[in-house]
Amino acid sequence: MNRQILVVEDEAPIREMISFVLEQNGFNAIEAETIEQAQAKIKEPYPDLILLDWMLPGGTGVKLAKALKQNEYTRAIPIIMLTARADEDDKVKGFDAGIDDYVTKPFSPKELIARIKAVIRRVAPTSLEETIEFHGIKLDPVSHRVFINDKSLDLGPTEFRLLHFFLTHTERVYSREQLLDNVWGTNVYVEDRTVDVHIRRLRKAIAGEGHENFIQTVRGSGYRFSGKTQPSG
Amino acid sequence: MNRQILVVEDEAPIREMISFVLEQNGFNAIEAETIEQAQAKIKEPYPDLILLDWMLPGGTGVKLAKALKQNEYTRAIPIIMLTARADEDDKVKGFDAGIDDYVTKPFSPKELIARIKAVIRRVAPTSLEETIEFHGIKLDPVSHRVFINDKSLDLGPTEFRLLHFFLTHTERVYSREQLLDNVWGTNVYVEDRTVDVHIRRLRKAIAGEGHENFIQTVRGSGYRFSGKTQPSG
DNA sequence: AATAAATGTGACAGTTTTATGACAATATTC
DNA sequence: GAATATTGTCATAAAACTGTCACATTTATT
Repeated sequence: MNRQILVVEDEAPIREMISFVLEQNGFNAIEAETIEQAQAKIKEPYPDLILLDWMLPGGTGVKLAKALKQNEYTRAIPIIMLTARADEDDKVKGFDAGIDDYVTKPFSPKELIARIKAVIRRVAPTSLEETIEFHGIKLDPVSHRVFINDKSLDLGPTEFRLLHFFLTHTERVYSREQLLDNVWGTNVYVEDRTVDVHIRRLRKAIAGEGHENFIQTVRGSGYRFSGKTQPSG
Repeated sequence: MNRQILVVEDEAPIREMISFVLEQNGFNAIEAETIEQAQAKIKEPYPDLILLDWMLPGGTGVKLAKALKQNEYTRAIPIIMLTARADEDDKVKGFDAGIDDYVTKPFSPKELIARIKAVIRRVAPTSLEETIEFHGIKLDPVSHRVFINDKSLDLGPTEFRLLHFFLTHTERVYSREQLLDNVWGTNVYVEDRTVDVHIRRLRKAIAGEGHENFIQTVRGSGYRFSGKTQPSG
C-alpha cells in the first residue's frame, strides 16, 4: 500500500500541483484546504506524513503542528512545513513544535520528493515491502511468511498482523484499544480482552521456537514488543 | 497540559498584551493585578512560572518574590521579573530574592517568550513524551520503562506514576494531599498515609540499586524529590 | 527525660488485572 | 458441502497491586 500524504495548503493551484507531483511519485495524496479540514482528515487511517503550509487562514500551521504533536495518536506523524520565506524565526518556532523538516517555497518537485523520502526513511526505516528482521524473527510482508531463526512459523492472519504491527512498532507500550485500532482496524466492535487472547496465541507460537518473551505485559497499560529483557517481577 | 503562567502586572494594557502573547505561544495565562490577587491565585494548581512586575501598588514585586521563595510549596516556582529600568540595584535585589530572570520593559514578545522558555527548560527540562533523565534515573513514558544507571527497574503502576510525577516536579515539597491529587487523581478517597507506603515502596525500588535518598521527607509538610543531598536535620 | 506527634515498615486481605483453556460461531479450503 | 482453520467471548485460575493497620522509629515539645 502506498504512503498516504496529507497536503494542507489553502492555495488551490499549489495544492493541486503538489498532489500531482506526489501521485506521480507513487504517493497517495489527500488534500485539505484549512486547518479544520486537515483535522477532520487526520484520523484513521492516519496519513504517513503531513505537508503543512505555514500561512493558513484561521490560524498558522504551527498551531496544528503543536496540536498534533500533543496527541498520543498523531504525534508520531512526521510533518514537513511549507514556508514562503526562509525565515529564521519561523524555523525555530516550527522545530519547537516538532517539525521534521522544511521546504521553502518556491520549491522544485524534485526537492520536495527528496525531502519527503528522507523524512520517511528516517521515521520509518522499514518500508512496507521489505522483510523485517528483529532479533532472529523475520517477517516477509510480501510472501506473508514468518521465520524464526530461519525456521518457518505458522501464524493465523490476526497473529500475523499483530506480529507485523509489533515488529514495526517495538519498544513502545500499546493499549489494548490502540492495538485493536491498529491491527483489527477502527470501528471494529471487539472486546478489549480479545487482544489478550491473541497476544497469548502469538506468544505461544513464538515461544514454541524456544524464544524469550518479546511480548511484555505492562500492567495497567497494555503490551510492549521489545528485544530487551524485562526486569524480573 | 500547557504550562500555566501567572502574570502579575497592574497596568491592564501591558498585562493583556502579555497574556495574549503567552496564549499565542501555547501557554496558559492567568492574570493578577495586585500582590493580593497574585497571592490568592498562587495555590493549587500552582502556576509553572510567574511573570512579576517590579513596580506594583501595595508593595514591590520583590516582596512577593521573597515571600514565595520562603514558602516550602512555592519556593520552586520560577519567577521572571518585569522591570522598567535596567537598574543594577534592582537586579541585585531581585536575585537575592531568588529571581530566575529579568526582562526589561519595553520588551519584544519574542524576547519574553524566549526567556520564559529558557527558564522552563532549565527548571523542567522535560516534555510530555520525552524520556526523562535525572541523576542516573531514566524514565521513558513511551516504552513505560525505568532505568537506573542503565539497569532496568521494575515498578508497579502507582510507583511508576509517582516516580514520573516526582521526576517532572523535582526540588519541591508536595504534601500527601497534593501527591494524592496529582498521582492518584482528584476525588479519590484514600488515606493520606497511603502515600507513605507508596513512597516507601518507591524508595525501596530505587534504593535496591544502591542509590541515595532522592525522596526526602520534609517533616510536617510532605515529600520532596531532589538530586541534592538533604542536609541532616 | 518523658510525652506527644509524625513517619517508617512489614504484613495482609481484598480487589483488580492478566493468563489460559475451552467452545461455539464463522470463515476458508479443497 | 464437508473438513479444517480461525475468531471472539467466557469462565476460571493465577498474578500482581492496593490500601490499611498495627507497631517500630524518629523527631519535636515541655
